[in-house]
Amino acid sequence: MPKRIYITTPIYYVNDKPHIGHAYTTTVCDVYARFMRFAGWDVFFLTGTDEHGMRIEKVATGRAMSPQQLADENAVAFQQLSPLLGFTNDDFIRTTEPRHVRQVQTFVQKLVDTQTVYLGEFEGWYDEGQEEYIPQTKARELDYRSPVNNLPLVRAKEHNFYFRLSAFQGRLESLFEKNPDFVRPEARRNEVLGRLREGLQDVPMSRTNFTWGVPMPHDPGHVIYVWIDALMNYITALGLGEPDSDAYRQRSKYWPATYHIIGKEILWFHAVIWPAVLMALDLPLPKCVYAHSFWIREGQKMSKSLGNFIDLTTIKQYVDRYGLDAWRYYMATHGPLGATDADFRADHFHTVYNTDLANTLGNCASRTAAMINKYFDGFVPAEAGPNESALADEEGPDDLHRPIADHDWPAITKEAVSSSTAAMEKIDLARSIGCAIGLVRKVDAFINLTEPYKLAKDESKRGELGAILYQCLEAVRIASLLLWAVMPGKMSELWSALGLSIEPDAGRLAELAEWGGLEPGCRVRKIALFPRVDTLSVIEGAA
RNA sequence: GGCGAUGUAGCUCAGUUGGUUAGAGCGAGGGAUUCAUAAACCCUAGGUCGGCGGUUCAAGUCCGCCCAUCGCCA
Repeated sequence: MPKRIYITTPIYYVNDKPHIGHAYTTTVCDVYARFMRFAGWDVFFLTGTDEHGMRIEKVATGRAMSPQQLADENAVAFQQLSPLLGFTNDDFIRTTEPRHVRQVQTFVQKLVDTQTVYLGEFEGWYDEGQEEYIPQTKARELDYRSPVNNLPLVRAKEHNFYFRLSAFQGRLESLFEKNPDFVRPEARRNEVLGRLREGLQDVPMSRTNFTWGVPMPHDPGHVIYVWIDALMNYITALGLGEPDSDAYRQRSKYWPATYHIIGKEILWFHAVIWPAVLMALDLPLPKCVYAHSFWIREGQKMSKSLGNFIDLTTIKQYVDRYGLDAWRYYMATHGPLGATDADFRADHFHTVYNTDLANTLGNCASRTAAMINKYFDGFVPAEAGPNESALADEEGPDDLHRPIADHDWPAITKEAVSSSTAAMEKIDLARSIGCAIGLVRKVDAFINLTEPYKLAKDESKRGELGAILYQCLEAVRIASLLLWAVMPGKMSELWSALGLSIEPDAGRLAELAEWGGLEPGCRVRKIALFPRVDTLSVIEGAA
């Protein structure tokens, strides 16, 4: 039985245009999903859009269109991200789809039935112009006037359904205690713990001042608040609310999620409210909520007022200049997976491209392939040449490996594969990829140490020369397997140049990564994977 | 204001449970070489490991205070 993985992005609010933040989160998930599929896991990878709520309703009204029309229009932009950036999500869920709406109502009804949701009354300071409540403390700061039109706030009252979050205090505390990895990274976990210690209040989960949303069952005057509607996408996509459906039959096995990858701004919902909802529904909890930080740009926060978002136009410019794989590589290796924000700098991107990709990976593949072409007419030499057969026999017929210059390549590559895999399982993309690049660096060092280009001048060293070049190419091949998830296009190109046909979806990473997989005698083409980009010219996004 | 982090070479950062001369990558300066995408390689940086005090035979690595930056909350 294959081991299962379910990884999700948040569903993106269609009020925004896609930008680097969305692209990044999904890229993280995609690299992980591809790697784990290659490693033989049964992976389900979900993304989608969040389409309800007052903001959508307002914008649509302002543009004289229906909220659904607006949502349809904007959802397309998010769906286009997958072909553009190479995402392999297994589904794309939209909260306005009937399959989602139906199940949300079913789940919410269940919450009502178990009295986890109850009808209560809310009273507070209301901004009539903005149609929203202002919290007490903020209202005081504002001197009880609207920050937008300066009209006085009014005292308003409405009936709302509440989610009995307070009832889950103890169970949540014990969840966090027993599962230290439930929220990662650790700094984020501490934030949640701190807030949890302050005690939980019940939270409103329906509104009556707009209509664009999932109606409350049996009480259509209420609309289910967007956050609960949105969170439920993770289980409605799997059909968990409809046990008779095909979706359930095919997908329910993926629950609970292995990872919910999110941005830090929505941590509270995912780390506290979501598990409480699942507890109330008597469903298993996700293994890990991973909250990454944000990209900033050239040292500055990205904001609407500055108009400096790295938007799709800008992303396309990078992809055009450096290639999609380079874009993914930079996202994965220098992104804000930790607790601190990451700075996206054009010069840094450029440096990383040239040093890691052009000068290390590309160049190493190039010099190895070139030598095989020059000295062996492009045919991969055997690790143990004819004159080494006696020596090979001593070590057993199946083990042709002969250490040269103290390089036990089978051990070195095995270690790289296992470290890289272990890091990827923990979503440590930079470390996982670093293991593969490190392997390539070792090949470069090995070439410099053994100087095959000098041995090539001595006909009596031909066996050793062949062995060295075999080992170099074999190590590069193994590194390429580890790098495919982040750079599927370029690694496929490399495989094709090496005469290999590899199907990552077959899930055989481990066996393909065993030493000796490269067949002597196969034909290798010269290859320049990552052309140098010499001029660093400024890439500017459409503001 | 409360809680929580972080502060290590110019830059980005590693540094297990405290223990020989504190590391990597990039950048910069110099050198050597040619298989390769003017790439790879070698040497160099003399960093008070934020500051002060303490515990210890021994602290970047534990404790206290202070400073700076940041995050979450109110």
